[in-house]
Amino acid sequence: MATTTRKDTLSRTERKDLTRNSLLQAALHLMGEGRSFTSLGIREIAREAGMVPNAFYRHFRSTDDLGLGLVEEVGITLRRLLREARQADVGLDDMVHRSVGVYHQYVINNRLLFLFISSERSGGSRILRLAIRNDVSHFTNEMAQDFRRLGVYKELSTSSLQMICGLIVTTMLAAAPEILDLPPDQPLLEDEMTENFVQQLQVVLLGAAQWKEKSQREK
Amino acid sequence: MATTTRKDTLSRTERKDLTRNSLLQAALHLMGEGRSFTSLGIREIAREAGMVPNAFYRHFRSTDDLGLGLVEEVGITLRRLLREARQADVGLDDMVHRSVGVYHQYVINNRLLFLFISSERSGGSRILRLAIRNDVSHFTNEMAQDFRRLGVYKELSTSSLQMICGLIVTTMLAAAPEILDLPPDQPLLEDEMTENFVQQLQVVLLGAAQWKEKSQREK
DNA sequence: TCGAATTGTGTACGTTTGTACACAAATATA
DNA sequence: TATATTTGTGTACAAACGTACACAATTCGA
Repeated sequence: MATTTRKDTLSRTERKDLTRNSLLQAALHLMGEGRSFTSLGIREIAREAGMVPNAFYRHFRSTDDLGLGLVEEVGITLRRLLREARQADVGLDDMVHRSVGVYHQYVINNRLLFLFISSERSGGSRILRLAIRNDVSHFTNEMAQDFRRLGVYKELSTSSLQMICGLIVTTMLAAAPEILDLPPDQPLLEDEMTENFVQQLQVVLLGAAQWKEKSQREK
Repeated sequence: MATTTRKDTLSRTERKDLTRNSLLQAALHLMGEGRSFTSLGIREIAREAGMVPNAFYRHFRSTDDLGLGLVEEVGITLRRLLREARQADVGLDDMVHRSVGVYHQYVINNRLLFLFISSERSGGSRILRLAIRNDVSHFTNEMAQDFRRLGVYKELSTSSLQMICGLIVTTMLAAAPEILDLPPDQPLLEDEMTENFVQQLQVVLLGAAQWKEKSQREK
């Protein structure tokens, strides 16, 4: 009771954030039952959150607006996690390993959120698509920066580095929906796919190393 | 007039195929105007095709069913095109080059169809998702087979070859929606993205060659 | 402490949707 | 040629939708 989580001791903005969150969660929960975000309606989400249709408008202007909220959430937390994973002063291999682990864990822990991101990345509403793509390129840039900072791939031009980080991010993103679509009672399949996915990343890193040499040969 | 395209000389099944096609085209056309396939309704599609709502049911049981028709169409034609591109007896580099060209051309020529595939690959209806994923793994397998036939990457195990072809296909698929989302009056940007995409494929191929050696080292 | 602003409720209206049924016209089959 | 099937039309209806407006309850700032 020492905590400030008692309902009648919350400020107005805290309460608002709470119901706002329950709307976000309601949308995710509906997606978890097989519905696709694009097909969700205002009434449906409000009903799932246990409120009257109109209350929705007190928090979001439209379903797209709610979607932007979801995108923001995953962007902020995932970026922070990956930044932390790359912060540790270790070699490249370890860094990649840690990053993949963090990413994998996040995808599993936030299943519905990532399911949403995967579907809306190239589907549905243009606004959401662009917002997600923006986040993705943000990721790519940060990764390229960290590669520079760590001093790996020193010989690569900035544009080459960006190109390679884009390939890495693409590969990571493509892996998620396939893992998420697996029946949850098949840990064997999941391990297999994860292994496959890690190997793909290793191929890309090997190729990146080769690319460096090739670029030098051209000179 | 010597052709059999005159309306009053068509058999019933031919006529049916014609209107069926007009439904498929209507769905694509609606997507071209920014609507997403998942949000399309039976009435909407029928209206766009210039027929009464109920006529839809004479051809498809649901919008998902129509979606399966679209998936089938792109699967058949694209697979044929890529098979032909790999048929020519040339080296690996030429083959990759031709395949990318054919793929790029197809994506551009069938803009709406591919926009549909990209959005539904990880979004919307589970049935469509699985159908598309099935086609994609079909592609991957055929590519691996052709690599074997051409004698490249001889030292790779079958599973490694599959893993690498999966990476290639993933990269190709990821490139499409970004190209398609560009404003159509910016050929410079498009060329830039295509160049970027080709480089990514080259990185993967370089990595694949390295992977072979690494696998040998482990023995 | 009091007026103003905010948050959520209740009700209501016009559209659009999926789908059912009966029917007309055209075509295939016997 | 006569009959049966198929393809598309017309009408209809219940359900769900987005959104508007007036209202109650609470909380904030002066």
